[in-house]
Amino acid sequence: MELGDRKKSILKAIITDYIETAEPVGSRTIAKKYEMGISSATIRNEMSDLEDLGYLEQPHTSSGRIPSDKGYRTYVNYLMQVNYPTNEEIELIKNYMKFATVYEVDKIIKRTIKLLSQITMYTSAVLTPSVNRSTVKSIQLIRVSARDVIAVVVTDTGIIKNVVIKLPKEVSTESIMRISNMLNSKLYGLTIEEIDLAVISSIQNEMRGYSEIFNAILPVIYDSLKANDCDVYLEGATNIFNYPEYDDRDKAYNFLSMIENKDVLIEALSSGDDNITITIGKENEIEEIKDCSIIKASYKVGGKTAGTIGVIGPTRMNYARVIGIIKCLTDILNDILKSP
Amino acid sequence: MELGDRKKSILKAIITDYIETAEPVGSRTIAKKYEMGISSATIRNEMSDLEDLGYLEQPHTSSGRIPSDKGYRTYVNYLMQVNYPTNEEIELIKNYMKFATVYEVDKIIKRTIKLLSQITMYTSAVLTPSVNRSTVKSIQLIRVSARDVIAVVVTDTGIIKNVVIKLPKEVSTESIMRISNMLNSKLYGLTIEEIDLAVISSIQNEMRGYSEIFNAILPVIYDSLKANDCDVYLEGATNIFNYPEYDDRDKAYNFLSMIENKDVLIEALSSGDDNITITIGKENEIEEIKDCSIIKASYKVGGKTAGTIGVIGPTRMNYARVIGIIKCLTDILNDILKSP
DNA sequence: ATTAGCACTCTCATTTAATGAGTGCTAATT
DNA sequence: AATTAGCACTCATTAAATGAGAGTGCTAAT
Repeated sequence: MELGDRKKSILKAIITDYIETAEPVGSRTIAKKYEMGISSATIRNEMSDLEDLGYLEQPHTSSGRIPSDKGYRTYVNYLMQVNYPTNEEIELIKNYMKFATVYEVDKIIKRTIKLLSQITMYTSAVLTPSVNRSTVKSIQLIRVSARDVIAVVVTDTGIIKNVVIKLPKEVSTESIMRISNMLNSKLYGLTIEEIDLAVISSIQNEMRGYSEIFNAILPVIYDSLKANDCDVYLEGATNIFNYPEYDDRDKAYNFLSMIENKDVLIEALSSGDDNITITIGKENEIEEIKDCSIIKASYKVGGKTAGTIGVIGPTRMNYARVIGIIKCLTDILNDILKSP
Repeated sequence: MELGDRKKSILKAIITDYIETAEPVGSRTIAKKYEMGISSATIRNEMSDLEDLGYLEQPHTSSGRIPSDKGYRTYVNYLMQVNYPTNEEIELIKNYMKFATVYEVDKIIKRTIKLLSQITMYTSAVLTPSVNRSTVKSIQLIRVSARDVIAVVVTDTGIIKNVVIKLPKEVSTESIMRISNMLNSKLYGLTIEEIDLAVISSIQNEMRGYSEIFNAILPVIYDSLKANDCDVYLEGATNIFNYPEYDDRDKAYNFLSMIENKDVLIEALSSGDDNITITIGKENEIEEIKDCSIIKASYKVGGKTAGTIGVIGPTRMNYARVIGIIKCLTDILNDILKSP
């Protein structure tokens, strides 16, 4: 269904205005504020058409119109122009990010979403890469005390994972080192998913003398890597109080409960493809966020797609601005994290 | 200023009622609901006295009375009886906690505060132990790639810290191991605060051959340990929506903003002594939480005082119940974490 | 095809009045 | 001297009434 040019520009004006004011937009506002060259009555007729076509909604008879999810979708796909940060702003962002004297993926990313929530004024989140689909870059055992061992697993996606293991009996540093070396050489380059019975028994074969210790260690590491697959961090949850859609106590409560629930967030942020993904209102499959929009993009570590950063807020979101900022931020982030 | 018995029991009744109902309490309510054996007129006079003495406040003339901070303080110190969980409840709690197949202080504690927020229905938080005042139980370097090294520091308070170090030039596994062993033997048993110039130059002396690498490594580790001294985790922030004091949008916003600010939380939770510390309303030095109460207790790892867990909520808190639960939970927690 | 004009609708803020819980005071009672 | 009944008064809360304002939809004129 192709819209005429006039309908398009009216729709664009309405959405622009609504994003700015959060008030239902009336025909007279459009006629006065935006130079349309036609009277409010004509706009009224067009608006009526746009409503019939599903691009607009009326909260109640004789109020202005607000965009529907379909309206926003059209706006995002065809009408708006992405609003990129200026060069000066980009410099500021880069400076803020460059602090990273220490190369720690975790910290850099947390800092990124903090910035993201601050400049967008929405809630931002990051989904850390799935451990399962990362490959092992290094796995080493550290003997902390007679019966305590920590396995430190580093993945190509920059995750460092500590697995604490309590051994059934005392073990020498020697033995630990031998097992450690063996594990490292055998598991290097594999994803967690690829570690199967064949791999394990191959290691066990070469470790006959240590089978008891070995059997105490491997399952724990394996379970731990499998279990806590990925993680989310949040920033700026209270930013929603800036927006009148959350003046209603229950709305605010629902939003905050939703983001307090990690499972929901993980689902909401995952499966963003390489580029920017925008999900508007009911397009979202998750019940709890059917009145929110999410803008998310994946970032890369060492050139490999790792996790996802995103912004979540009301469907009346400043798409043009947020998209610009996220694009800019992921570019900078990818650059910082590109070194292998 | 000693209160008479009758004043005491009236004060207790008022506070009990107010904690339950969140409504200003009137003299008639007390006379009817609590068997006082005196008329509402008499209670009225006593209440007037209690207000003059500062134990009660009146939101406006001709409304019931609500407790002042001083009133709550008296209630907590002299009037209430701590309400411990029943044996069955304790068993449930223990079962929930016992899941810990893996001995990881971090996870166990996060699980504890999750439980704490769920059964108290308030917001709970944990302050992890100060790294500075913990002693090094193990420090080891792991070579991840030619120029990447990770230092894994384990403290007696159960903290595992990973410090990522990018070396200026390629270094052999041999060298790393030698430095690692040296660091471990020299720093073992010291607190971070105790690591001073004397210690560092003593190590440098024995590591003449590696001074370049060594100088690249040590400052990074040192800074990292110093910098991020302690951390807080939160659970159940949205629980405040259960309480009418946060029906007001601004109140809720203030509370949630406060909680989102880690510095405030750290300050609020620190310096709890060994036992349970209760801070009521304006007793709190921090501006942002002058209308909240905090109940906190420190927990021990391996017998040594480590971090603090706490509950934060409105001054109209169910002190008797929360104190009982926190006492019970720290006991269980200390028991789980007592093994060295 | 467009627009001016007008009746109609619905929300929101304000006013008004009624209700009710609770106090404080005084005078009577124990 | 302490307690209590009784009553006038205060203040918050609620519901109903009112009016202004923004906006639409329709009709007739351009």
